[in-house]
Amino acid sequence: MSARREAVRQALSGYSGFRSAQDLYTDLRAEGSKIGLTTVYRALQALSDSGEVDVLRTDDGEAVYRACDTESHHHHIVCRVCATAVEIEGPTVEKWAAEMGAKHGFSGVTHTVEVFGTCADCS
Amino acid sequence: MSARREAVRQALSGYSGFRSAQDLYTDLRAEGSKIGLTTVYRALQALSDSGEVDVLRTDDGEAVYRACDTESHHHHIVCRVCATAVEIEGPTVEKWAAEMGAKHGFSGVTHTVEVFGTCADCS
DNA sequence: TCATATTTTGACAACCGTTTTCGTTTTCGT
DNA sequence: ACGAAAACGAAAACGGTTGTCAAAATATGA
Repeated sequence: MSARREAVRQALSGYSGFRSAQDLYTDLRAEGSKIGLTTVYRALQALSDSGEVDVLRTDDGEAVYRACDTESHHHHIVCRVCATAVEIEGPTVEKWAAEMGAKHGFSGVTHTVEVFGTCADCS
Repeated sequence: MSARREAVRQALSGYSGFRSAQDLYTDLRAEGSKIGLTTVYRALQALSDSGEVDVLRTDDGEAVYRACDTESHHHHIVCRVCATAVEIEGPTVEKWAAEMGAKHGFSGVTHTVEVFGTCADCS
């Protein structure tokens, strides 16, 4: 694990939600790092391959990443217009995901859930 | 509904699964249509807006479409090792997401759910 | 240590699916 | 049939991602 790769991992674990490669790149540069965008992508790919981060695609095709060892587990409902996020709890979903995993013979089951909508102020 | 748009809809309903815009374009050209790729995209966008087709993103960011008549919205449980995906149904989650949206004053609520784990073969 | 092999890095270009642009063609109402 | 509005297609633009390649960092070993 090189220093740069570790920096990306650190940057990602600083956030509880999902973060795009470009976001992470901006974060790192803002902190003074001289890392390149290419390296951020490579680091994320490596971390993804080794199962240390989860990847998913947003509706507009952008890849977003999350450190998948987060214990403080919660979800968000995000406004499409103003991007405000409200934390929501979901024992229902947690249970459902675990059940689905068991049902299909999967172990070490984790899940990602994001809810989108238009908030009261913006609609 | 223009003739071209109707042709795209027809082409899509000819398949039971998901089909990309470019696939549909190739199909239509093969049938002798002189439709342009741009129009295929526009037709799919219109059909998607009006709720006549479902859209989702493949892991490599490509948008795929499906005529949504009988089939319903579903999710996947993906193996971390071999990337096999199993379709799972989640009335539980659908309901939960809708409830959460209503509870916090959000309208037009959608959600993304991905479940990860290690499948029986890979563990 | 020093020299050499290997890996990692980052600027930049290439890639590819998608969207925008813009001039032309078709459709639709009157 | 006429004019306005919508739809069309070719090509260019766009944006996120991946490939290229030479330089820099790191590991290896004599």
